[in-house]
Amino acid sequence: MTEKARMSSEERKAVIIRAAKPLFAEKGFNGTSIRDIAREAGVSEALLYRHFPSKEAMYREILAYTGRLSSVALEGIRDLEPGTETLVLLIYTLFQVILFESPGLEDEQKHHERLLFYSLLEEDSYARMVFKKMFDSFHAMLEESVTKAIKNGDLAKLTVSLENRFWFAHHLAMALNLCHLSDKPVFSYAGAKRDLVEEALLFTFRGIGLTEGAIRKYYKSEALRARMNAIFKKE
Amino acid sequence: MTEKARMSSEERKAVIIRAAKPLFAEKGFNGTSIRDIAREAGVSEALLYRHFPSKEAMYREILAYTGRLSSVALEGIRDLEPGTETLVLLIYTLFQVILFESPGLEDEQKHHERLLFYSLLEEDSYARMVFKKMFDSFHAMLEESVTKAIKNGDLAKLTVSLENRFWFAHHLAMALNLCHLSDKPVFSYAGAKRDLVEEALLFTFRGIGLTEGAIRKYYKSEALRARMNAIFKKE
DNA sequence: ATATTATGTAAGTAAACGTTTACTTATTAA
DNA sequence: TTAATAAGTAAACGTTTACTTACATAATAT
Repeated sequence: MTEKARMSSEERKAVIIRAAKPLFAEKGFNGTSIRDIAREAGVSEALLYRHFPSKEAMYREILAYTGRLSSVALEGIRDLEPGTETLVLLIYTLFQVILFESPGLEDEQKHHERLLFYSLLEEDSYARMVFKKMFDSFHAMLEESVTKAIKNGDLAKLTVSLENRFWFAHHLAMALNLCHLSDKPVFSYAGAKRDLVEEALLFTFRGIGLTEGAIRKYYKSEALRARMNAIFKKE
Repeated sequence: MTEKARMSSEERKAVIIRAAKPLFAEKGFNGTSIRDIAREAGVSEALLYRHFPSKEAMYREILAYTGRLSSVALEGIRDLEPGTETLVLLIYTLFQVILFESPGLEDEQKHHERLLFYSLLEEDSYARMVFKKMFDSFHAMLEESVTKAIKNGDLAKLTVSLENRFWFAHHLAMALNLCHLSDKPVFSYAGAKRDLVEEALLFTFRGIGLTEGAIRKYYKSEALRARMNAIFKKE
């Protein structure tokens, strides 16, 4: 915690943001005071106002900064060959990214999630941005893969629209995540978290209309995990 | 808004709770001040302290009071005949109760939801209570209905446990709800909310493993709506 | 060397916070 | 009628809030 006495503006700003983010994530905007942030960052309150015009501006900037990081995690998908296999991988990856920390981001992830949920309750602009980015980075690949999967007979032609299939998958992951914010999950689920996610994935694959055959063929979580890791190893 | 000048302790307490609940629901515990509540209730701040020892105690009492109301809504299920049809009705009802106001509760419902989400972020005891009650009022009927549905060939024997099937259904409804807190939903869903819920129900029925035949046979939303209304008309 | 610029803070500010005190009024019981 | 009780408040309590001011110190450019 002993940092340089004097830093460049950029360095100091980064220090402040790093200190403030977990506080905002944990207790929300109204539950976090300038004093708390200053103490945690190891600087005077006045210095915060050298770098941010107000508490609110600071909060917004932290959200913007956090959002930029979060969207990177999914972009590895783009280069894959569209098809049933990629569709399965895509949804698998979605669940992994939401429900387990991406390597290297650790509790960065936890903060992101909590900020996201606070955003849904208090000012939805952040959530809107995050979801839009997420969708944009998935959409093209999703569309092509779904079309191919239907052509292959792997996916039922549902009345459910393409986007909504995707969002339902996302929602289930998000809700599971929301219920695992505290150490002890809020529900009396059967089994451990890892098994639970396996079950939720199965539920989702059926839900979007994958045939039993396709699920058996393509959903093998060890293989998927290996592929996912390979794709995202670059970063 | 012009109330009696002087009320019994009980009446006044109820007035205060009615005034405070929407404020806490909208802006959270830390975003709501004693002054706000006093103004909204049309009384002095001092009077709040005649009825509640502290702001926090008041908040807790409001949660307890709200939780008592919310659990009533689902108990009509108990008297039904277990089976596939009841299973479908049960999940349909779950979605309706979570996603649309139960008649007579109107925005009471909206407050309940927001308090619930705040609880998941800040102190999960309220959420724990609500979910436990919900589960307890469903569990027996769920178990019997699932067993019968499997015996009838309507439901696939999945590796997914009974409880988790139920929670996944619940989670999807909850997440949809979370994304509809503001007037304009946070996602770019295809279609209106009502259609969206229809699609989510289909997704869920597939997800828990209902056969296509059973879905076609039992999931007719007009009929379900009529039955649901009949069951819950009593209150 | 020195003026300039930018990083930093100690010590404030007014306003808002949750809470309490001291007091007034209406209702009830003897 | 009156004493006791309970509902109600105005005005303050000490503290915390977000934010400023006035001044110091370190780095950089001239």
